[in-house]
Amino acid sequence: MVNSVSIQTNPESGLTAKDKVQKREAPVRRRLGTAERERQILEGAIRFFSEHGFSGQLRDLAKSIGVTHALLYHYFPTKQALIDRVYEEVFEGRWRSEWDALLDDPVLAVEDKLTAFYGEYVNITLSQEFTRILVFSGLNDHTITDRFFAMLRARLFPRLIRETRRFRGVVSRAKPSERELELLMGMHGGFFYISMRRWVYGQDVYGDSVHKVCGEPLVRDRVLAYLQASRQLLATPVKSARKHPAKA
Amino acid sequence: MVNSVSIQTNPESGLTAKDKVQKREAPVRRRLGTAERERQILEGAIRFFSEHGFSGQLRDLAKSIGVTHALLYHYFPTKQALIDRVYEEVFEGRWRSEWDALLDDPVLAVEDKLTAFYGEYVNITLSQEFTRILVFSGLNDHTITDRFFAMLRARLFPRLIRETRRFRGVVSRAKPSERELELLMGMHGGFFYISMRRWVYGQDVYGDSVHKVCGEPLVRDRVLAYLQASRQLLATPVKSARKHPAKA
DNA sequence: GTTTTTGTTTACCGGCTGGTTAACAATAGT
DNA sequence: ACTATTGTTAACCAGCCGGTAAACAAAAAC
Repeated sequence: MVNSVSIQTNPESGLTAKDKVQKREAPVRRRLGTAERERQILEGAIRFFSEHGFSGQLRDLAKSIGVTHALLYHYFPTKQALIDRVYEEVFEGRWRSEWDALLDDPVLAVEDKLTAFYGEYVNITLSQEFTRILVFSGLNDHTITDRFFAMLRARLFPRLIRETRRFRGVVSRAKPSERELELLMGMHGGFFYISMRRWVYGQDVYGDSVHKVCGEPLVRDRVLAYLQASRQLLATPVKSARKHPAKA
Repeated sequence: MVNSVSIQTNPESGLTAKDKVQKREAPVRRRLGTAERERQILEGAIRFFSEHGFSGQLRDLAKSIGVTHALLYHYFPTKQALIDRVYEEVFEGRWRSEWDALLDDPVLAVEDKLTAFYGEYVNITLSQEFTRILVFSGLNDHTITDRFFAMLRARLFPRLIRETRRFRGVVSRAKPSERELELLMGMHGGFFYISMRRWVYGQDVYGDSVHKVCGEPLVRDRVLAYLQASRQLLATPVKSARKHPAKA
């Protein structure tokens, strides 16, 4: 055991095949093809890192998969390379292109579109792995979250602003005002908070079932709250808030 | 320098006081009292851990304070003990008792109370350190977040539900329904999302200034959106959502 | 059946990290 | 000035962790 010189010192070199079988019964070392093994490692890594964060140890990840940590280096040159693949895997294809079409549909009622969209968004995009990895990455390196929000700002928010204006009976292509955007962020953030409660704080969320996070009626309530408030509040300019009251 | 035997071997033992002054000018090793040094370490730890998470290294923390890592162990027996103190320090006294009185005030208008409350809540409670440490702790150990949410469930949410009912013209002490609570969580989560954007995703938030995160009018918009929706939606039972539309 | 290929492990290394100990030095007491 | 006190550090240790290299073994090729 204390052998700093590296020379062939196989402890089993004198054993017959029978002895070996006798010695190790259960392990049944599986031997997979390259693609399958890589897939297995990648999915294990997604699960592992989403639970323990990227400071989790490769030896623990390997153990959770059932292989040696050295094997990971056969498939990924460095830990960072594996992490990069995990990011790629989790974030790519998370946005359904049907959602673009759904939000652009000219005949559906605005409140129905938004309800349908957020119902799926909360259940599909904001999955456990996605949410936790997004938050992990946000806490120590904004590069991933920046890319994700750039996507939201490009594909989602403009459509929601446009639909909100349609709901209000306004047709304008003007740049959204701060008020419009912040009211929207209020609703959007409220939905994201569902994921925070579930996957970060570990709480129960009402309307939960195995595959469906938040029941459709509850989504509709929030969508209507947002849309109706937009119609009422954004009609008048800045709604002169009566002198700050508090100071009780 | 290479001296494994530990005997007094002071390299400066032959120097006069003048020589010492000449040799080390800048370092000026500060010597603080116990209380001050502990305070300094604790505040350094709050800042450091809120940035790097609790997997951050004590040597780096010590360096950021300007002391040796061994000194940390003179004030805190283990890393975990220091972390526990950080938790304590950040979460205790974060809730202002005036907020109870504010929300209980019988003469103020409901919308004014909520606006005043959330304006302060977002700016005071959801500070950088608080938010990031809350999220860090939620990601790898729910014990801290559980305690914080227990406080919210005890002191905040019941008051908000009561005030919401008052706004609706309803007087009831009945247990809140899922709809009531989820609508409330929509608004509350929307406010928390402001902190997520600022302190986790590193984004700019509209209405920012140095000491004030989100301008008061923007807070009022969201409060009104919530209250008015509560009045309208919760009046009727479950608002029969017309058959799921999507499937576009 | 032997050789070749390749999936997998064992053993190791250097550097880091939480934690300990003894020496050292600034201050206070006398 | 001398001593006692105590804030602070240098040096060290054991264990851990990312990464490497060679040995090993299951399957494929001949």
